[in-house]
Amino acid sequence: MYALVDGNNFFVSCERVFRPDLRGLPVVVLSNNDGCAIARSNEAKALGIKMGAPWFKIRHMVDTHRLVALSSNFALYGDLSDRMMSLAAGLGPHQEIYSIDESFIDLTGVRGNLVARAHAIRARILQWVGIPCGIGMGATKTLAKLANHVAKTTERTPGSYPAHLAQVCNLAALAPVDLATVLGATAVRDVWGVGRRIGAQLEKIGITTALQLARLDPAMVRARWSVVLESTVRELQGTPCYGLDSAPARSQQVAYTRSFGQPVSNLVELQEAVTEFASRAAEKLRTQNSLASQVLVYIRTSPFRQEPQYSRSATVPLHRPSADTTVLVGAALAGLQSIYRPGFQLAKAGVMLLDLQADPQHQGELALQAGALPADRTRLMSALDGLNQRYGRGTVLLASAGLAGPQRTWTMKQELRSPGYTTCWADLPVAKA
DNA sequence: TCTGGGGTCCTAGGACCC
DNA sequence: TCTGGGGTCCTAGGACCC
Repeated sequence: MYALVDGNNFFVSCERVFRPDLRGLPVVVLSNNDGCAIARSNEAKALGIKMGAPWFKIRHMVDTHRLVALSSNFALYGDLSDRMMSLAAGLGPHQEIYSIDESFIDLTGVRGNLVARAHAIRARILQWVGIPCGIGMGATKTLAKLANHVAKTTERTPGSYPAHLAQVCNLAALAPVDLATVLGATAVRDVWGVGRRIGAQLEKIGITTALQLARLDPAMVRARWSVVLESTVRELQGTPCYGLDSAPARSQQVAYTRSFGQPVSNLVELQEAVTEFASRAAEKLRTQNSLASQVLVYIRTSPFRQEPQYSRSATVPLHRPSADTTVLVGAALAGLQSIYRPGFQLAKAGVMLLDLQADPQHQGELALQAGALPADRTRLMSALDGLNQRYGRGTVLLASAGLAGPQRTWTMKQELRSPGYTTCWADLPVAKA
């Protein structure tokens, strides 16, 4: 038995905590570079704004429909997420933080009225953090996810499901006939694990609802699609295939990729960007006490533009696994040199650190093992991270990153960013008497 | 003018081995 | 003319997730 606690329109809800004037208005939060909408308020959804809608195509609604757009402010969202997660954890003995706005709770052994308990947690999160949540419960993660969808959809558009399932929905408490009704009213594409591609294939053979999917033969599904979709079918039938992952494994790769604010074609600017990206990836790598064995760097033009396309990547193996910024930047720049061709309007670049392993120095093992950084390098990296953490990102960096300034064209656009209300002293909101 | 970023898992096919 | 069977490992690409 699982619950899924999920913040409604999470990024928009975070912005509204400090901007109550935005309640009731159509609001979108934009991706990096203010490229497209990645979160939408209910009012924005009602205007027909789709997930991923390009900003330049919906911008006119600022004048015609009082649409408000904000650049993404991940420092704010991350902080409010932490607060929400710690309250959601009160629902049961184990929690898996699945994404910035969702966590699964294992309800095994929890006694009493689950729906009443969930409503209490939901009210607490709303009052203490200011974020409205939906809570779904079911025998499997897939059913909990579906229940969450029901809880939120019913709240947003009354009448889509029985009214008592709004905000908190426990599918496990429904009689079989009522469960079938709910599954029958849910589109197959709204099932967790069914995306655009498989959704289209299912619809083609007449499977349009979650109920129809749940009634397929798992063996047939495995033969025709894959073991992944088979698990989805079994989970819909109430057989758990996925357990709670409360201590996720160390990640297998670390990436830092960005679109440029403006197209870049010259090598020097690319070297600056790649230095910056590799440095940031290295920082991330050190926070999880990992070493990388390979560095991948890629550059590409914009697939949306009608102009000569270019997309290349290079993977550079390291002599020994490392988390040293200078080593990782050096490898990334060598890779860049090998794939760079002049004459293209490049839109994006990225650095990925691959083939990760645990840093033996942080495992309490002998530092002499292959893979360990020399002690002075480790101290240098710690000092670097400490200074940048204390005095702000970019306080100390490699010279090849170049200096910020108006001549720097590749940095991303964020013209509509809200203040760091909870993460920056200068931006703390002021309470007036 | 202007279209995000960061992940995971599975599968098919090739290289290679005995 | 006729050319096995079983296995591992790696990689690229596809599909999904938020």
